[in-house]
Amino acid sequence: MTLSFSPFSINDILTGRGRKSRTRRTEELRNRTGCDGTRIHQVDAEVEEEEEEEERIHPLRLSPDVKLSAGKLRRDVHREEAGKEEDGDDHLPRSERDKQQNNEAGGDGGDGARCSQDGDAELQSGPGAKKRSRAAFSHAQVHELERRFSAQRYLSGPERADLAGALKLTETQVKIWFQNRRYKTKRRQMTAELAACSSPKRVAVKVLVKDNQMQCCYTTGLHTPVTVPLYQAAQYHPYLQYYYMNMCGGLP
DNA sequence: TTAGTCAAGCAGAAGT
DNA sequence: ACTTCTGCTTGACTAA
Repeated sequence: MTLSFSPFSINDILTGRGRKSRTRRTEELRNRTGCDGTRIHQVDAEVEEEEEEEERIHPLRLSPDVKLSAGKLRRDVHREEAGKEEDGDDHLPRSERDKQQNNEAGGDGGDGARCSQDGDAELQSGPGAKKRSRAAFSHAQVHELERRFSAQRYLSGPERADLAGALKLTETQVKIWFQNRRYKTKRRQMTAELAACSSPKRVAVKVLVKDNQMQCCYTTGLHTPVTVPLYQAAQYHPYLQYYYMNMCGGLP
């Protein structure tokens, strides 16, 4: 595999990789996040190596693509199908692949009904009584995804395509993984903050006094509004970082 | 059996 | 119309 484009540039957006347009917000994010696409070439080899190892250790643990595209329980996945579908997927355009994946994964996205219910009803009518399967990414895949996530929380289209290719996942899987990962991080952060709030500590607060009259005071009781500092909020809404940096002169 | 984890589902908002 | 985002839920899987 040879990748000739730079880690990220406007050219990548305009010219390439099946993407017609980007939202301004994501462009900002992409411009901001430095990216090291160079490692992807190494990862390709590493993942292959580790997948082979995993296959030896866990013969039933097929690659996520295979499991997903089959849309079946693992026990229903046969090796022959795996080979066929793996070949076919890669040559489809991205949007087609996504649609196909969504359909095969059991989502219909149409009438607003929960897919699981529809999917089950639909699937149970079939001969195999298929159910939604959950792909389990390999250690190498997760490791690389985590490594990438720690470097940048948002990926551009080309970056996502690269990473997906290197990890042998679909772009949708990488996208969903990052979405879930961001939400997970946020949830944990909120849980931690909630825990911190539920065990109140005594803190020194400044009280404004003018002419022996208190102008403003803060209490540690229930009336204290729970607010998230801007620099923390920027962690969840990265575009706020710009705002914060402009207003406050940088992150603490 | 149950609680936790995680990939993938949905709805709705927003940008182009 | 299309895509990606957040927020939340669902269902499969696993460890206790």
